Amino acid sequence: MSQKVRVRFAPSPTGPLHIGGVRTALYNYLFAKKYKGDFILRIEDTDQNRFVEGAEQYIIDSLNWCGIPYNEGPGKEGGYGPYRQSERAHLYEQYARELIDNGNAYYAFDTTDALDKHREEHESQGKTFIYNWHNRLKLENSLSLSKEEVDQRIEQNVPYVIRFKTPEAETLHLQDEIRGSMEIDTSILDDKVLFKSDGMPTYHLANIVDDHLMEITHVIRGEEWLPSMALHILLYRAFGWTAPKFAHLPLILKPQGKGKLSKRDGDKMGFPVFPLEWKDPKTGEISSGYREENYLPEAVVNMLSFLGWNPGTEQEFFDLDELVEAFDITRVHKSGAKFDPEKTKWFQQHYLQLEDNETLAIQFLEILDKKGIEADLDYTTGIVTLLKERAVFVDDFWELGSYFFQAPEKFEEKAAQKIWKEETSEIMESLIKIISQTDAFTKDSIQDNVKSWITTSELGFGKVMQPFRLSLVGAMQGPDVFEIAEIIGKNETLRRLKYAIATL
RNA sequence: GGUCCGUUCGUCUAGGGGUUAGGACGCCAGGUUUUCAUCCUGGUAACAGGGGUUCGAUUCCCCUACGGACUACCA
Repeated sequence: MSQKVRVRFAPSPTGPLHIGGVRTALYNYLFAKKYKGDFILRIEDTDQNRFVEGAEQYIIDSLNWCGIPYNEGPGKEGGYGPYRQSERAHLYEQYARELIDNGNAYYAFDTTDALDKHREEHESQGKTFIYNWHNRLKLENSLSLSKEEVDQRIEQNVPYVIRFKTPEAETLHLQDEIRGSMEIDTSILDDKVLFKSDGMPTYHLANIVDDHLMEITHVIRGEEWLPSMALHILLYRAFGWTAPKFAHLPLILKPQGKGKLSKRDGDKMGFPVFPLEWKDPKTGEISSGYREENYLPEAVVNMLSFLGWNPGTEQEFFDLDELVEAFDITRVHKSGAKFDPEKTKWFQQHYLQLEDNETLAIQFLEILDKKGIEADLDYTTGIVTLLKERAVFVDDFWELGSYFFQAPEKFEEKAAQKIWKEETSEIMESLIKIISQTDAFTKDSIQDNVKSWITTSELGFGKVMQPFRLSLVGAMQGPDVFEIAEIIGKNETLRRLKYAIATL
């Protein structure tokens, strides 16, 4: 590759960035970094009607959270800006006209209503209306009308669009980096609108012009664009430009049922579909995000990278650098992948184990703070260390270890019934004595004392340890009882034992 | 409807003319932990169907079925 690799992620700011969009951005990023190229963010906001407040910032925040920052884009000028199409609006018209001048495009005056009517009529006859060579001469455009008529309409400010004049009956050989070669007959293509009557370009025009001007070498985008590829290739040819290489990514599908993953699926099945939480500025509706659900970005990125791609080895855990190293666009799958929320949790669990204990403790402290509980960082770090291996999310620490901060008031009923027998209270009274006599209150010394007592008194471990645990925790779960005792301290251990005796 | 793309365990996938079709998630069982979880070990389970080509097809070709995308002056 002689030319420097330049790829772009070009979302439309019409709402929060969907997880599929994040994956597209990720693959673009990985590809760019792999070849020491640039990753560009371009905001495609040519549709003024669909603009959503905050969406652009959301996209930027999402990329940053995932750790896949762009080299060039809004706020990061790299010599090819501006990077918002609305700010490049003045650029596109001359290109549309250039196409008219060289016979590759034409003016069309048909109103939306008229076109709708044509479509309806065709449909009622079981046919499909296509605005192309087949019937363009029957419609109102600069191909069917005389030059005088056209000039007159333009002079009178009759609204018009500029359409691409698709060549007839030509077989196009398209090459996709993922799908290989495809053949398309241009006769089935329609004369797409390139320039709208509101003075803005459509996606097709803006996209090609910008990719050319920004010297994009590889277009990596979702499969939904595959049908447009022929038009785009034709446009590059009409301009006399070299087309970049194309790669169309498979879709991300619903976990169950049919179709592509949608916002609704997440709400219904209880997993986020968005990287960050999003509040719709109009409806106020909130969609959950991975960040707010306490997922680590490493987990989300790793999970996403494996949705439609794999390195061909048995390694499954990859950090971003390893991903850059291993990524190979030709190994991306052709078919769509059903999203699996369970696998995301598995990645999350793995990456949580890798986190530093103190870092987790600091985050846990915030959760405690919200519950009105004050705790010491060292104390909390100790608890996190003990509990980490059974946690998937930071907020699991509360569920898993609330008893370190609050003495149990109630005891799990089933366990209490099963474990707390008639003689248990008496045994616990004896345990209290043993514990009171334990001076150096460390898990080892408590364990030594209690165990030797159990052995000499021939009580049996189960009869002591189970109610002991129940007294301290309130349930039959958690780490080593002696360890718990050491952490909560002698006084608290004794207090809990007495409370249990009194209650049960 | 039309055009295009796709199809290996429930899911993500490896593989590729001759394999006991491999791994991971999930699930189930056993072990460890006198608790729970983790962890370890094992198990369950797949080449959509039909025709070719071939000594031999899950792998190559064709058809069918199914799935998906697109079919806007949206991207």
